[in-house]
Amino acid sequence: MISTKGRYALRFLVNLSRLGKDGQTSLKEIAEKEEISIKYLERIAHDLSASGIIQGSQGKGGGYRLVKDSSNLTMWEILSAVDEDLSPVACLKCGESTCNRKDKCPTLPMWEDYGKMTKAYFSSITLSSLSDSSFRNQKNEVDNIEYFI
Amino acid sequence: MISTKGRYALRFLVNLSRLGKDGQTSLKEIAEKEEISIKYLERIAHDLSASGIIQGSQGKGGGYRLVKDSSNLTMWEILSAVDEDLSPVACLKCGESTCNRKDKCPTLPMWEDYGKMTKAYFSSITLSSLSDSSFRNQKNEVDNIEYFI
DNA sequence: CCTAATTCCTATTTACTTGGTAGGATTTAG
DNA sequence: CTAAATCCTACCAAGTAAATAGGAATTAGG
Repeated sequence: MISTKGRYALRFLVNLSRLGKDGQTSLKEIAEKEEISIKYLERIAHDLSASGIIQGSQGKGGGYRLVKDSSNLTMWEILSAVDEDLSPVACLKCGESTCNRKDKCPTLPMWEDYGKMTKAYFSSITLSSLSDSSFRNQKNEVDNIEYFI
Repeated sequence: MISTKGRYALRFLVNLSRLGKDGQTSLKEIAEKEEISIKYLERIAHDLSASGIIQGSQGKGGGYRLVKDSSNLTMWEILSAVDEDLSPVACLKCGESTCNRKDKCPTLPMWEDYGKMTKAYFSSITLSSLSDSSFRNQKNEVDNIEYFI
């Protein structure tokens, strides 16, 4: 499941990108608007900054601005920046010592494919498509599937 | 992330289905073969039984057998049986009080679509296709995507 | 009837991860 | 100099997942 960290990061970035090119804002503003603890947002901003997605400027009047062009910044990049690992199963975690059943495991190929699919999906969505609601309005292929169990 | 419960359930069921129609086996056997604690397997078997996927018979010589035809039993059914909720984000959890940002949340449609996609994917894979390795051998569309981060 | 093997049932423990907090150090505009 | 901001490191709390414990109920077979 996608963590709240990932969700908060997205909400933060949507706000940033709506400011337009070179727009800058402080955490305080966003924290209040989005009702997220400023201390928690700090940690998230740090991760995003470490990944080169945003850049902070210190001191009075400082804040964060988007480094990458939002039409070129994918969900996958964003979610990867704040969440350690997006593998669907523990067996595929980065650095996990490979399971000794690997070669004959009947389920592994499925998890791998699912992971690839997930990556492809989130790589296909850019921040700008969320920010300007074009995603919301587009008719999606999967719309005919009933989701709730 | 898919829980170990889900993964164990699958391994359990693959074993069961390989026994063929009306095949039956005890938890002890599978626990030893798969190196899973028998007590933990018990809980998993209980869930699967409650969902009508398997059926147990008590007493000496008892065990579990598959109720549904494995070519008609999907991954989605199995994973749903043992995992509470397969929603990608907390906002979509069954019974979650709906968020008051719901109508204007820019990210919600994406999570919904992702959830639908996940359901569609796991609904398209049957237990038999895993058991007989046909899944492993089939060339998949997503194979050209590099998965690891 | 007795025993061994099995599922069934309920509760508990343990370990890990997530979400969030605390307290300050550093930087900079005005 | 001060206020407002990012930056940094550590810690805490709560929830959840994973696993264990101990036995009750059931049944085949001797």
